[in-house]
Amino acid sequence: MIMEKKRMDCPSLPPGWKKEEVIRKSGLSAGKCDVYYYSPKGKKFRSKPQLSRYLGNTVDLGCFDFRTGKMMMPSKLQKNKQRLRNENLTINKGKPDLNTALPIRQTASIFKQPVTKVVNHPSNKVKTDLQRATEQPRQLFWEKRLKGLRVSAITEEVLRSMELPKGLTSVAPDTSDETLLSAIASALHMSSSPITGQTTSAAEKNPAIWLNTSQPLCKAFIVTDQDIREQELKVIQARRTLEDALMADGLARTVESSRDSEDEAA
DNA sequence: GTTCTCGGCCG
DNA sequence: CGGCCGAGAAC
Repeated sequence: MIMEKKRMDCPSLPPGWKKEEVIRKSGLSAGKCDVYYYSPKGKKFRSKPQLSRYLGNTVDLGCFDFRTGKMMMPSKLQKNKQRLRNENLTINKGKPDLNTALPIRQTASIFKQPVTKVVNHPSNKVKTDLQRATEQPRQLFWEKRLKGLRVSAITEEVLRSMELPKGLTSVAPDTSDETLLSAIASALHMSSSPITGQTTSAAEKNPAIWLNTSQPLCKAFIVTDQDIREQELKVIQARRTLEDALMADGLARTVESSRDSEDEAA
């Protein structure tokens, strides 16, 4: 005896929420599966928009897959398809991910965000506070999460990491250079104010107490004119390299497309 | 009236 | 093709 309709617990949702799958047993769409969710109060939801409306701004359902009931990373998408003739042009296969957003913990629950005290009723429309969205509370040494992240090419090989100037030293109880690099790079991306490092010596002695959280976990540093000149040189060289690569790629595409039109004519 | 179920639209 | 929702059927 099989009970098709079973209200299942749903790990991605808060306690008390249930998920139900109903197989259509007749009609043209027989076999299709409809998914419903039930709030702890028993209210039934038949679509993501409906769920979204009900939960309001307290929850971001962007990565929530209604059908499976799980959170999905946006990157879990298309795998490479093989094309023999493109084998030497596979550079285009997976476009590099230019997203500079920081990697954050993605928990199983849609309630990954900090607890928000809801004062208003969910059905009321409230202006979204954009400031709030970009200034979520962070863990004190949150940069440690960046540890181990590497730049890698599409071929998965790890690229040579940047080397940090000797003047840069970490303040955190973690002295790895990669973490420091990530922390500084993140700070440069995320903050619109100057990055100075931790300017008080107190922070160096006991960062857990004196850390200036708007600055990276880095001792104060001085950028010299020579540092700047060296950096300019690196940029110029990088631009040349990029230019060459783009030229080569453009040529390859031209050849490829002309070959395509020959094929069609045949 | 409410709930269940499938059709069908639309992206 | 699948998500979403309308509306008729069922209760």
